[in-house]
Parts: sequence; C-alpha cells; structure tokens
Amino acid sequence: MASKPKVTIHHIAEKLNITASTVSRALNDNPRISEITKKAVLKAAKQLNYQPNNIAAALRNGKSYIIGIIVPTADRAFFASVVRGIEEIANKLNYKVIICQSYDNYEKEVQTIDALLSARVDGIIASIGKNTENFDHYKRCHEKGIPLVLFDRTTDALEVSQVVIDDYLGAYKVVEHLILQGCRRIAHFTSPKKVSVFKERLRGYTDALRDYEIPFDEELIIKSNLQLEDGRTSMEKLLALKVQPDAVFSASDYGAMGALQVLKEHKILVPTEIAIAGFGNEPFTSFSDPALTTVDQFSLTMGRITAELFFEHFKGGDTKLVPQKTVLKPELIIRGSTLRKPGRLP
Amino acid sequence: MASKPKVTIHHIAEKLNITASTVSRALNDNPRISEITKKAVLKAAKQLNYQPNNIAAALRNGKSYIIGIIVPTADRAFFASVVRGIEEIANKLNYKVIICQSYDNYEKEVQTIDALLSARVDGIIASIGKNTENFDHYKRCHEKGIPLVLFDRTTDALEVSQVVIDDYLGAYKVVEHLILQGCRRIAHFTSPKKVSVFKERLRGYTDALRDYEIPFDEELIIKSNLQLEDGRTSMEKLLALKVQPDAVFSASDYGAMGALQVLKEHKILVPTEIAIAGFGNEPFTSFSDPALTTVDQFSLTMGRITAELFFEHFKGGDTKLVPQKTVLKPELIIRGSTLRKPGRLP
DNA sequence: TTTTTCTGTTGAGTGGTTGCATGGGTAAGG
DNA sequence: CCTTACCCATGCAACCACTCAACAGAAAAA
Repeated sequence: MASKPKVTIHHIAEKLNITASTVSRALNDNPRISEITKKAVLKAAKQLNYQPNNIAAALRNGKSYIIGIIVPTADRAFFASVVRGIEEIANKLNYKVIICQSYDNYEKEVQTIDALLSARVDGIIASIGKNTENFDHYKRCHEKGIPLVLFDRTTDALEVSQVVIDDYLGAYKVVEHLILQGCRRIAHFTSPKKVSVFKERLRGYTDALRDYEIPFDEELIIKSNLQLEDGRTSMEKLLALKVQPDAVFSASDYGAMGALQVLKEHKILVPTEIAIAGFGNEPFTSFSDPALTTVDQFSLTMGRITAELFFEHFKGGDTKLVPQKTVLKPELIIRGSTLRKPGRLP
Repeated sequence: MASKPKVTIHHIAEKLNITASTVSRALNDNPRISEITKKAVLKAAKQLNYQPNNIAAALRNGKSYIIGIIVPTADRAFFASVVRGIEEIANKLNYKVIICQSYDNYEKEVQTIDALLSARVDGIIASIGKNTENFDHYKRCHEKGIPLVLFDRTTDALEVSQVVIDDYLGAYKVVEHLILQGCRRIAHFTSPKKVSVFKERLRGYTDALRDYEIPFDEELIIKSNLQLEDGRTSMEKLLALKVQPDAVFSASDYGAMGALQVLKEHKILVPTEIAIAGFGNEPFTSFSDPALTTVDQFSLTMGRITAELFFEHFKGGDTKLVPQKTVLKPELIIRGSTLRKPGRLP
C-alpha cells in the first residue's frame, strides 16, 4: 500500500494538547465543548487528513447507521425504483444503505441475512426470493431484535410490517379491461411458486372471470418462471391448444413480452386476434410494438413508504411495534397491446 | 426491541470454562485448537444462538471484508450486470459487496466515497458519474491506501487500474456498418460531458467517416444527456434540418430508442428512410420494432475482470501495484433498425 | 533432566464514546 | 473579604467484541 497514516482522534488530541474525549465531543458537536476548541479540532482534523472510523464508533454505540436491503435482483426496474425510494428517505435520516441481491436463490438469501446480522446493520428491508419457502432466517432478525420490514414479495408467516400493492385488484382490473375489450378466452401466465403476489394475481384473474360469468378453463393457466423465454414457451403451448385464447394476461411483463414476440413471429395480430397484458410496468413495456398494457406498481412510492414504516421502529424507542400491512393501489396502464376498441379508456 | 441477548464469545467462554481467545480461535478454525474444543465451542455457539460481530473483528483486524461499489445507477442493465460479475468473484473470495448509487450526482459521489472510507471498506470499485470533473475524492482513496479500480466510466487523470471496453472500436464498427448499409448522412447523439466513453465513441464515429471519405457535418452532432426524452428532442432537431440524415448513431440505447419513437410517430420508415443504432445492448433494444442495432459491452465479463484486477491488490502484499488498463473488445449486434440490405451480415 | 510439542491463557490493543470526576472560575451569601 | 455553591470545559478510564503476540503448564520426546 502506498501510505497508511491512520490518523485517529488521539493524534488530533496530541497535536492540540487535549484528550481524545474532547476531540470526540468536538467532532460530534457536543454542547459541552467550547466553540474555540471545536474550531481548533476541526482545523487540526482537516490538516491531519483525519478520516473518522465508523467501525470503532459502531462498535462502541452498537449502532452502525447502515440498513441492509435484500432484493432478488437490483436490475429489475421495479426493485431498482423501490431501492431508490428507500435510499431517499434513509439518506435524509443519515442512514446508509447496503444493497444485496439474493438472485432468487434461497441459500444466498440465508447467507445474506447472516452476513447483514454479523455486519450489525441497524435493520433489514427485504423482498423475499421466489424460491424461499422457509422463513427461519428472517425470524432470526426478530430474535436478535433487529427491525425487519418486507415489501412486495412478502409473507404472512412472519410477524413483520410489510408494504405491498394490491395485486388482486391490479389483476382484476386487467382482466376486467380485457373482458370489456371483448375477450372471452383469457389465458394467464403465473408462477408455480408459493409467492403471494402471484397467488393474488391469479385470484384477481379468477374472480374477474367469475364476476363476468366467463368460465374458468384450467388449460389456460400456464405456470412458469415468468421470464422472457418462459413467456415464449408458454405462448407456444397456448397456440398448440385446440381452441386458442383471445387474450393473455401474464403475471409479469417479461412473460408478456415473450408472448408478444412469439405472436409476432407467427404473424398473429396483437391485439386484434390475441390481446396481451403484463404486470409491473417495466420501462420496456412502452417500447414494444404494440406497447404493452400493464399494471403500474408505484415502486418509488412503495420504497418511500417502506422506509418510513421501517424508521418507525427507531422512533418509538423500545416500545414493541405492532406489525403493519400497508397496501397500495396499483394503476392499470392501457396501451396498444389490448386496445381493440379505439378511444375506449375506462 | 423484542430481545437483545447480545451473546459474545465471552459468554461462550464462560459456559465452557475456557477463555475468549480460545473461543475466537476455535470459531476461526485455528489449528492450535484441538478438535474436541472446537466441537464444543461450535455446539455452545449454536446453543446460545451466537452471532459473530464483524464490527469488532473488523476494528481489530483493520479489515472488513467489504468492498464498496459505486455506480451511477444500479438499474441500468449494464451496471447491474457488471455488479453481478464483481459480486461473483468477490463472494468466491469471501468478500461482501456494498452497492452505492451516485445517481450521476457529483456531491453524492463525494459523500459516498467519504462514507465508504469511514465505513472502512477494504477497497472501492467505481464507475465515475457523468457530472464529475474533479477527482480529488478518488485521490483520497489512494492517500488512505485503500485500493481503487475504475470501470467503464474512467479517467486517466488518476493513477489507478481501469477496465473499459474499446468504445472507439465499437463506435467505429457501428458507423462502418451504417456506411456499408448505404447510409451517407449519419447523425450522432453524444454527451456534452467530459466522459471518456462518449469522447471515444465520437472519435470512432469521426474516424469511420473519414476512412470512408464521408464529410463530417457539425450539425449532425447532437449533444444531450442521452436519455429517452433527450433522444426524442434530438431526433426532432434532426428532422428540422434542411437536409435530414439517413442514419442516427446514438451513443446510448436510450437515446436511440427515443429517436426510434419519434420516427415512428412521424411515420418515417426505419431503417429504409432513416437507420438507427444505439450503444450498450440494453435488454429493451431487442424488444422494439424494429429491434435496435447496438453494441454489446460484455458487462458480466467486465465485472469479473474488474474484480480480478481489484483483488490483485491484495495478493502482492505491500508491493505497489502498477496501474493497469484493460481494454475489452465490444461486439456489434446487428438488428432490424439498420438492416437495409437483407441477409447482409458482415 | 532437558527440550519440544500441544493446548490453552493472559493481557494488551483496535478507535471512538461516555459516565463520572476534576479543577478553575465566578457569583452569591455570610 | 472569605466561604460555599455551582457551572463550565475538559480529563480519566472503562467499555464495545474480538484478535493475537507472548507466555505457561503439562505431556511427550530426547
């Protein structure tokens, strides 16, 4: 290494002929220190190129001012946006955020939780991975007394605060919209995983069909991982049916995009022959031709609300917080991929 | 808080009637501790629900096993991918990664560096923000003796290792391709910022024109922030010219996508009337109609290489590392938005 | 008996914070 | 004018949890 001066408050203290505690207090703007001393300390600190050691402070205080965020992946627009919302609030309160990706991998998720606990973060905000069915690692947070808030991919198996959007309502709106556009045989791409968001979207789908007296057909439910490639194969499966659907509602935008690609390759007209709708309002949904109808999840807002809910834990002192579930209303974004009757916007 | 047992190695030691140092060694699998003791310690640790305190260890060792990554934004596929590549290597070596976003904001970037230094990370890997023209905060890393490696958005003003792709070559290939497709009046979207990648792409553009004896026309160079909206306004500017271009090469995929949207709205045929090419191979480039010709940056590879270069710092011991610059070769991805002569793939 | 090996202990140190002194100065009270 | 009380700025030393160099005691080897 080039140079490691390792300037500590002791060096500053020595230089000024005072003690480290005074320096510490001065740096923390403690009222018990005179302005003159503070000025001197600040000046000396600058001169010596002093860099505070948060590790030491964190050890002493038992508080790191860092909160951990766990998301399946940071490159999904939705999660990136939520993270941004959280960061906004956290930074305002002088907290730093460390972002960890579980890549929807259970082991990695467990490891990450452990790493964060060992790193002594002041709290964790997480969205549960798709493959996670055991929540013991999250329970551990509770045991250690460190606050946990979940968003989007949550579970009711844990007694923690959570922020979700009304996936049921979003799905219901999509399907209702498709029905109003004249679709009668609506397929649904969903996940085989026990993730609440997908279960809720499926429920919205079923209920909308029921309310409009459209028969539910099991063969129109295609389960997959909902990625682009899955959307493609799912669509191929649908096209192989004796009676093809006249609409597809995918629980993810990626799946919908895959379906759209396949339809274009098959020269099947969208939305005239088959309408397509996704979920999530990923940015690319507006770039396709036709642009994808989808559901916006107000990700930035979700991030902010999650953070606010999270910081409630620090306000009340030691009073145990009652877990709160905040449900946001999603918004249907109607675009070309489902618009069969021009000009008709509900 | 619910419960804060705060189990330390001392509790384990007490329980087993040994000392804390023995416990510490046992937990670290030190050969000087007998297997029997190790087993007992591990068992007691589990029983007591012990959670190691990395903060204390880091303070003592002066090593946190955390490296900080600074990217302008984590939600760009390119950066997300690089991060993933870095994480892959880092995790293998038992390092944790903390991802920080500068949002291309200079102040935030400076703050982040300071925060990371104070957090005593073992090193920093960064991509410089668009608006950063002063690099003193990066120099500070060097002063403190903590390793720094830059990728993609780098600068030669700092004596540090860096990993970049050959932006010049990528741009050259794009423009050459456009010329071979018969385009003669090729516009270029670039950034007004002093960021090397954009300067290099511009240079590739100019050189390709020169090599093919196509006159350079200043009015075809449009400077903007290269986001979607910028692409739109830039395209509008081009359309307002007396002599419109027959191709647009945007230094970013977002800009290209904006241009494409405007052209479609104006019912101008792509690529027949105006061909469009971007740079970066963002996933959405394959979703548009026509799909966007662009340049792939091998982001995952870049992440891996960056990480490997970074960890070189730890291998050599205290020998000062000579800064190394690794240049990756980009790949031209030809898609519909520039394919005027069917079947002609170089 | 001396030396080596093995296993474990002691105690200092990592950098910063904080409860409890301390000591000088000032103001009030006698 | 001299106590006494009190305040203010600062010092002292313990503490946070863990690690490691140095050391010690016992058993094994020489």
